[in-house]
Amino acid sequence: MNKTRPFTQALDRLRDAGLRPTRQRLALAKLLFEGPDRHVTAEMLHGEASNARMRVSLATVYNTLHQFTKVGLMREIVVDSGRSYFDTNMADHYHFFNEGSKELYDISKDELDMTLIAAAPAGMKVEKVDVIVRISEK
Amino acid sequence: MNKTRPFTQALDRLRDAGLRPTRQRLALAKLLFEGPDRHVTAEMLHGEASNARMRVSLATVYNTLHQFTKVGLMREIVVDSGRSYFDTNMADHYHFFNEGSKELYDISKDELDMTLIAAAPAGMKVEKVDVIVRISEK
DNA sequence: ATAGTTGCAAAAGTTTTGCATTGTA
DNA sequence: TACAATGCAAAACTTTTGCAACTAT
Repeated sequence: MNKTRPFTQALDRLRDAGLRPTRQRLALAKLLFEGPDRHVTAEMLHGEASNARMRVSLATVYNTLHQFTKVGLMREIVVDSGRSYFDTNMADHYHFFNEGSKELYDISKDELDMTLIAAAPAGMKVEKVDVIVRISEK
Repeated sequence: MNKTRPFTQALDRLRDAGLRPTRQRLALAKLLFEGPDRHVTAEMLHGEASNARMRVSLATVYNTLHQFTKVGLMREIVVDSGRSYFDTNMADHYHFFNEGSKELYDISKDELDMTLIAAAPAGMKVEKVDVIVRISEK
């Protein structure tokens, strides 16, 4: 992360991905990609944008998150029916999901060992493997 | 599965679970527990009930599926944001999810090897581990 | 009989479109 | 200037609740 050129950093990410750097898109990219990796819901990101006096509609936040996901800047994580999380960490990894607080935490690839023995059904290929370790207060 | 006493089978399941065998609940239990294991959404089950001339509202189907899940007759599987699947197979197992057709297939415990090395965060215990292998047409 | 239980209409969320507006080449 | 791309209001989903009605004991 290069804190001295934050604007350019977000801008370059958009450029590289072939997305026009519009005002809203750039604002959201700055919130997402400046700083450490993040797990956000559309609602959360929209709230942050509002707090920062950015004018973005919730629908635009959804559209933007999906676009970012499509071009490989983020990945979507489905943990809760009726709520999607988006993760800026594109490394191969897994997740803890706190059922109480609804928070997500990364589990790095070497903290969980997984081998798929079963073959995918005929004519199908494995797109990705999601592992959610659901945790709650002891 | 005892095909010669299907009514009693569903009835017993409800009794054992401590759920009153109401007309709707029993009808849904018959659809779910008579025959092989099933993956259903609320919408799917509601459709089946309608086809079978059963009068049940969609909300009741949701409530019933959640009750069945709570008492351990089913488990909920979150694959798609905005759509929940319920599984009658209570054995420890995992899933293939066909992104195109939105169908779920079981992966038995011995077809996928998984060991969690990371410890759960302090004060937390692992509730369950969901593994979704997402597949699509080659 | 009756009291806890249930079932559903209505409400509350979340997410997705359709199309006027915008911004880029 | 043209015209593809964008951003948002409105619509479309899925899911949850509050309470009248029911029903199993």
